[in-house]
Amino acid sequence: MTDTAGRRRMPHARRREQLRGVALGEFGRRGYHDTQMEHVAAAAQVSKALLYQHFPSKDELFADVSAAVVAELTERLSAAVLAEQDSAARIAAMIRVLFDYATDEPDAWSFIVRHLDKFQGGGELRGLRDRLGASFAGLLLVRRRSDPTLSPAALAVNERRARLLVPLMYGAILSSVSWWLEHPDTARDEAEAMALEFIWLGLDRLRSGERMEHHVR
Amino acid sequence: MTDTAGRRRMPHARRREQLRGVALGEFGRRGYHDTQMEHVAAAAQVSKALLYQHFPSKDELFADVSAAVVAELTERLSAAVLAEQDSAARIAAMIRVLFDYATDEPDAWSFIVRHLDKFQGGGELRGLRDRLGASFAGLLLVRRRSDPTLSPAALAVNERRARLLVPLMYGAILSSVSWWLEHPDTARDEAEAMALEFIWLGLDRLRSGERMEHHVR
DNA sequence: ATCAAGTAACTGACTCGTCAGTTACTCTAG
DNA sequence: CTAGAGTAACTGACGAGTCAGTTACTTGAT
Repeated sequence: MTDTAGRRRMPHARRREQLRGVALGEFGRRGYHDTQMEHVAAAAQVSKALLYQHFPSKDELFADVSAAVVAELTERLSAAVLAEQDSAARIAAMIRVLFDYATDEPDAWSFIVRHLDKFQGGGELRGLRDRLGASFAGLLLVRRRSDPTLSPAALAVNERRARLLVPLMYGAILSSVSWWLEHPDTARDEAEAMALEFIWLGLDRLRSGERMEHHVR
Repeated sequence: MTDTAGRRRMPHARRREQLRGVALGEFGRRGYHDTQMEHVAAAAQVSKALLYQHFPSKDELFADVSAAVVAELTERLSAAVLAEQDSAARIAAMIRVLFDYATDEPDAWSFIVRHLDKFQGGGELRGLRDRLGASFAGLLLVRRRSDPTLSPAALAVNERRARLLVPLMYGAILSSVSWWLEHPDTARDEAEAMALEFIWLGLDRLRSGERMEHHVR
């Protein structure tokens, strides 16, 4: 909101940026299929034709927005993670970043969860899912590898288990954030703490290497 | 597959059933928006017009399929859960049912995960999400309530925590199943055991009522 | 048994609205 | 006075939904 509504003609780059932002909002709120190019143009108070001068097609517009979202979130995640030393702090940081992101970029968050399981063609969003998973896996495995008390064999077993853990944690966190967004009466700290605790338990169990006996079956 | 390909004209009810099944497959594989009524008709080797004699609109067809899927899965879940006594066995049963369902009804599973976060209008799928969540919550709370060693106040605290746990478990399990489906090289037992273990840890922690000190922040 | 009358299953070819993308023009800042 | 920011009005394709008719099956009177 640098300039007020009075502003009409903009330089190319600024307009493009604005359009990307508006498109993010529309895609995030309505979803890809229910968003028309006219919606985006109207929301930007601009004609559809101008929109087409900046983005050659709806798909490319979507891909562009995707790329920006992925870049932004990846940046935030890696910055937060790299700022911490031990992996407990790193996991906590990731969770915090995700809650923050969902809070102050609701359109972007909505964009992500709406299209995460959908696009494989564009590759950008599939990339996000994989990057998130890879980040988790990386954290888990770094922790294991740097532990000198483990034999290589035990380490291999744990890498295997870690890979199975990643989707559990990943799904738990995303679901937790989404749930919290839909329940504004719940305190954020509480939801965040619960997620951290839950994840940490799984991680801790992995670390101790012990295996609970199966209670059933 | 009661009758072979030679069969052409079918009685109304059987045809309707067949069309529902075919539509489930198409919606599951392509998703709502990328599925055209002609696709469904073609897959059923039938004209589009006939399809419209059974279902008045695309939306109603989708709603009908949704209802069937919800009914089926809900039925399986409650049957499995009610067959077990203690809540450990019940959770294990739920997880097993979900893995089973994803295995032998891949189209239905795909249908669910594709549209779970999407439709609020029809209500059927949102209903599924809520029902799953409610089932989990029910299991958690029943366990707590039946524990005579708890004061009402402690119980209330735990109900609160249980509600926060539900989305974590829910997301973890769905994500775990989806991940396993995409990694056929992984043994199912392993994935299932890991999910059970992970969930159980969270539940166990809730049961013990103790609160881990926060490692970070 | 048999065939005409009746009905339910089924189809090909249409309409009509919608929406991505284009064209031919106007306006204004520098 | 001109380049490029901007638009209104258009086109073409696609896809949901319809309709006028055809084909297969059932029934009951002879």
